[in-house]
This record gives sequence, C-alpha cells and structure tokens, in this order.
Amino acid sequence: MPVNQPYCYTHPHPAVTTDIVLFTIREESLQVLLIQRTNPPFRQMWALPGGFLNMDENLEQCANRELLEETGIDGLYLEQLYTFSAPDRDPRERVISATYFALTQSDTLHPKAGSDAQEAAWFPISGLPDLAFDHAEIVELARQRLAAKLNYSTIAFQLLPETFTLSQLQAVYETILDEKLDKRNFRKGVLARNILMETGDYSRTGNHRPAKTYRVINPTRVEIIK
Amino acid sequence: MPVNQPYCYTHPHPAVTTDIVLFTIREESLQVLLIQRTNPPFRQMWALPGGFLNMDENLEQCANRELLEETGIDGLYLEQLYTFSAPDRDPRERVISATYFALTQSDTLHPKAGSDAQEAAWFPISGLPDLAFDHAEIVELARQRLAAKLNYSTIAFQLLPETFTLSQLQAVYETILDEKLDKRNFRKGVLARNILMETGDYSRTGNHRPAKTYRVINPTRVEIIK
DNA sequence: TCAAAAGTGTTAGGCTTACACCCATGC
DNA sequence: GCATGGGTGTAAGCCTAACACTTTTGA
Repeated sequence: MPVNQPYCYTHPHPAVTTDIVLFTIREESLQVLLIQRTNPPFRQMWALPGGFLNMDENLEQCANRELLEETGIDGLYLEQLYTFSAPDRDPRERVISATYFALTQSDTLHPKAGSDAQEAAWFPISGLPDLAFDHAEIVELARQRLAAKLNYSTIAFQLLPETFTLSQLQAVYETILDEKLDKRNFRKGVLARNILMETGDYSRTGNHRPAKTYRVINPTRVEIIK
Repeated sequence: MPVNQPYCYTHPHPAVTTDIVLFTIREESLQVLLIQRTNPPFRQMWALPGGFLNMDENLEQCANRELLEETGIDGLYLEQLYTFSAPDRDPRERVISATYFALTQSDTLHPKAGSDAQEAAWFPISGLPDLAFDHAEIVELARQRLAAKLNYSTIAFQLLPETFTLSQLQAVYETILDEKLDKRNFRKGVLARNILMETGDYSRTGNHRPAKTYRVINPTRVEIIK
C-alpha cells in the first residue's frame, strides 16, 4: 500500500465536501460569510466555509461541523441547496461538493478564526470579492433560493432575534427582495399567516413611539406555507 | 499498492452514485421505473436505476448514462432532487447518492434489459414493491417535488407526446395531483399561461367530437413560471 | 338516435394592491 | 413642539372557484 495513501479502492473515488452559504443582514444589506484560504489552491482568496466529509457523518452533519470549526457558529438549520460536480471544479483532485445554505442574525455572532487561524468575515452579496473554485456560482444559486423561499416558509425569522418588531421583519424582506414593500399590506399579510404572537413587550429605541414586539409561535420548525 | 485496489488516497473517500426516479403515466396511474437487482446486496429486489460516477463526467451525465445503460432511455431532462448521505445507507461501503428525477411518456418507451440482463419495469407509485437501500424514501421525495412543480413549471408536458389534447393534459394533472379538476377552469388556466399553441389538427379517436390538438410553444426549456 | 367526450361563460367571493393620516415617544 | 418611526382601514380590481348545457362525431 502506498506510503501515506492507506485508503485504497478497486475503482476511483471522488472526494466529497460540503460548502455552506451563510447569510445575514448587516448594515442594511444581505451579507455572506467567507473565509480566507490559507492553503493552495486559491491561497489568500476568499471562499465559502466548508470541508471534507468524514466517514461517520452525513452531509448535513459535515456542514455543521465545518461551520463550527471554521467560524465558531453552531446549531443552525441548514438546508441542502445543490450538489456541484464539474470534473475540473477543484484542481487538486476530483471533488463533489454538496452545498447548504443557512441564515443567522449578525449581531449575536462574531465570526472568528478557526483553529488554523483563517480569517472569517461578512461581505455584502452585491460586493463580493473574487471567490475560489466555483463558489461564486454557489452563492448566486443560494441567493435565488433564499428569495424564492421567503414567502413560502418561515426562514426569514432566522435572521432576527427571538423577539422583533414588524418593522424589523419588513426590513429583512425588503433587503432580501431588494424592493420596498407597503407597510400596511406587509403587516396585514404577515399577521394573516398566524405564525406570530405578540410578546406584550415593546421595543423602546429612539425618539418615537415604541413598537410592539412579536415572536414566532412555533420557532422549532421551518415551515412550508400552503 | 494492494492488488485489485489501485486507487489510493491519503484520506478515506466515499463512493458516489446517482439514482434516477423516472416517472410516467400509464394505465391511468403515475408509475415509476424500477430495475431488478442481479447482484448483492438486495439481490433480486427492485431498485431505482443508477450507478457509480465516473471520474470524467458530472453527476447529471452519470445519471443520463446509467439510464441509457440500464433502460435504453436517452436524452431526458433530468432535475437534481437531493443528495442522500446516511453513513449506513449501503452495506458494502460508504456511498453518497445524488438523486435525479425525470418524466417521460410511456408509450414511446419500452424499458428493456441492459447489457447485464437485468429486468426493468414500470410500477404504479401507489403499489411499489419493497425497494433496495433507501430508495423508497427517494421515490417519496420525488413524488412530492413533482406535485409541487406542476403549476410552476412546464414539466407536465414531458409526459405527453409532442401534440396532445387539453383533456389529455388535464388527465396528467389529475393523475399527479390525485384529484379531479374542473374542466372549464383548467382550460382557462392553462391557456392563460400562453405556453400552448393550437396545431390546427384534430384528434379523432372514438365516437365523439374530435379534439383540438396543441403543442408547447417553446418546448426546449423547462420554464419556471412567475 | 344514442353514447361519449369536446367545448364553452358567468357570477360571487376572496385576495391583492394602492393609498394617507394620526399616535406615542425622546429630545 | 418637532422629528421620528409605529400603527391603522377602505375601496377597486383582479383572480379563483363553482357550476350545466350544447356540439360533434362514430356506431
């Protein structure tokens, strides 16, 4: 058996990785978490967090583990996006990548360097640097899927703290959809879905009328509406 | 290097396969193409067509190739469904499977045994035999996705010949959705989408009034409506 | 002439959209 | 008292859903 290559098969096997597109809303724009590569190929370039699948975990567990290792973020709901498989998408060897996307609130999160001291940072999706591999394509697909799922699911709430105001929620929708929404119609619509309850508390920020705060009635599940 | 195991890596690599859920409508029911396994594991059991990824093809090409080899079916539009990755889903070794689904008309197709003489056959989705691996789960996911996409895409037309009547189209919808639809509303709705044109010909079958036949205006693309 | 499927409009109700002003607070 | 964002209702039009009879053909 070749030295340092103890894993041998009768047929060639590709490597399998996960890559994660983690969105947040920060500074009034939709942003994506990137890490700076410390090793070739694409050394110094920015890339999506992710890494190789272990033999004792499934893809979702792998994505969660890599996110934790590289950014310190734990326990997010991850949704499988697409599996990329162009034969030349990684110059080192054949690599299949199952991609996931997730959402988180930015203000409770300080992306930090992982154990190997890579840098992690948020970038606005409309001003991303050049990305390693086919990661630009992955981000674009994730952005489309996110916008498409907004009104058919409860994913938007993952971008907000446990309690929030309707204006905050509307700002999330407007940022993701990149369009202004009518305040009265937005409130009517979101309340008609019966997924929110008033907390009874008020948000008192700034010199204006306090806003009612709400929470999701069933925060555990990401529901598909209709 | 171990005899008969010439492909060696520094880290363990999973095998990667594709599996395809191919739907048709036959005998007024939604049916799925299965092949009978000739080798262990799950020998003699029915399973989805599929097989191992080659190093010089992407997953979609693999799915198309396997479909051709195992069933003689070529050139279908395949849509990626989900990638399954439970560590124990294949008893032989660690296998990741990217799954695809597709639709075809049944009457132009005679699923035939591939080169290794396996049997291929259609089964109604409501009366499937026990399936090998996690293939029952894959079929169920494909069924859900198919129903969800009916009204947002043009996939339904793949189940029909190039020209067809509105009654035939309605029967496809009713079979997939498993519910009766109102004839006038169905026709109004489908014609309002402006994706059909009259051929000018009529279908003269049986002792009743002939039906106008239609074709899809742009048959090349699977469109997402809206 | 009968059986069988093709073809065709209208109405009511619900949903969506557009739109403007008063309220409560901090400074 | 003024600036700031919070909060509220109505009307028009559009879309959806329910519903039944006439037409054309082959046997």
